[in-house]
Amino acid sequence: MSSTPPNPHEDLTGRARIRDAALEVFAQRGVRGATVQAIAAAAGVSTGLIRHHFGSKEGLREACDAYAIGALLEQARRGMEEDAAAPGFAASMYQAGGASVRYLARALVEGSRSASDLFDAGADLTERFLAERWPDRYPAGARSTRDAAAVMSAMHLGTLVLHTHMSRRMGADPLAPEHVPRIGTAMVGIYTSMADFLTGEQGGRLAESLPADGTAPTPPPPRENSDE
Amino acid sequence: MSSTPPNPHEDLTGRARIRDAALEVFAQRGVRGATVQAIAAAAGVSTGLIRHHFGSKEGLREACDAYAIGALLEQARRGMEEDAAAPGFAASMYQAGGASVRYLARALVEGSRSASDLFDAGADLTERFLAERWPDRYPAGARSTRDAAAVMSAMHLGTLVLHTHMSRRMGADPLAPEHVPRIGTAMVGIYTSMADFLTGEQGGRLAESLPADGTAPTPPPPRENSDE
DNA sequence: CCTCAGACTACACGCTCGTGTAGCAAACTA
DNA sequence: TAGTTTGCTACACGAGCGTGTAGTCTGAGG
Repeated sequence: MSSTPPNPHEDLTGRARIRDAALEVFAQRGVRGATVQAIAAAAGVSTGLIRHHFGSKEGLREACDAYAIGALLEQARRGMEEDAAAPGFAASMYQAGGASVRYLARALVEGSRSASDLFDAGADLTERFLAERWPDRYPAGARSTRDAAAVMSAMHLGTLVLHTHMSRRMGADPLAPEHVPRIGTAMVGIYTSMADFLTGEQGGRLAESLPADGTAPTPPPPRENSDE
Repeated sequence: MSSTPPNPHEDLTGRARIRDAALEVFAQRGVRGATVQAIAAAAGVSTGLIRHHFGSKEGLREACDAYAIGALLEQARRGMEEDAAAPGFAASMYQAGGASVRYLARALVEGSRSASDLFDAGADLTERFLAERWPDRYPAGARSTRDAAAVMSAMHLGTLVLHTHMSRRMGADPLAPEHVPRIGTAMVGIYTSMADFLTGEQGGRLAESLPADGTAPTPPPPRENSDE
């Protein structure tokens, strides 16, 4: 029962089939756009059975939330055992793969409680990572730190949310396990390249035109660039 | 008459009021989740008027597409006149601000033709930027170049798509003109910091664990790290 | 054999929402 | 003044969809 993820029906209880189908349909059409009849059809059951197991469409959505988050945490825990996990939060989601991740990516945009918690958890992790590694540039709790963590989380999760577009451009589904490493490789290249760019002439001008980090938690009193 | 964007009603024709309301409601609830009656209420008109001007809900959506894309291109053109525009594509969207951008961000996830075109245009720009600046690491047309451009576009646009979450974490709407620079500052910090991280011990291990760039268009023959 | 529970289906109700129709009022034209 | 266009509303129809109800089938327990 644990080793046959790709078969849509086979061997699964009705409840599980419904959940899997719902994850997929919710991810593709959004919660509002998905109909219980479409989910029922995808699962090969009647709409009544959905009601029987989950009570209502909203109940089904909550079950999907719980299941997807659970699957993600499971993967994250497994990922923590290897050390590498840098801000490896989004990385965990890539490793988890499958319908759960597509569902969560959509939920991040449509806004569910769980999705907000998920983003916050990722941002908290990132904040700790930044503060531990560069305590002077990113003091714990400073606005610059919170900003950077929020933006970085959005950037990394953005690759998940926009995976259909990346898929189209890359000619392969970036969520398929065999292609996940391409994302990592690309990101490493981007980070090193952009840092290089920002130390150059054109990029330097751009960087200087921006306000300083403003580690002070107040709206920036016009101060000169302070970092580095 | 031309300089009062924040007032919801006042001075605007019914058609324009409907369009503005639709951009907002579509952005918040998604196309499927938005009802024409909600849009009509927000615009202070009847549902019949929407039909009168736009024919159908789908017609209204297309009008929103066209308007938002137009507003964006306008801003991009203006942005091109200053040079800085690095991969400053997403930057243009930030500068354009307002309901159009929130609408497009949502459209990127819900999938409209225009949104796909928008992503592709951004990715193309990014691809050119990479290929011009680092012709050996990012040869024009190579898979590594396409991958990097796709991922980078997704990362930058991801900050737009997930702006509600960033807003919550930052305590201020990142799309408000006075806060836009904080995003830029954060991104500059992230790029330089992460590049620093990737040259360190832990990050270096992580980078080495990934497949090489694979400028060859075939699935990567296990080769050692080649970049740098 | 009876029964009781759980998985599951068929079917109908009622609401929401997009769309269609008819018509009013003001502005412009002649 | 009459005619026409344009901006706009009120109201009703019909489809889609979530939900509610009743009932069937299977299997386990006594």
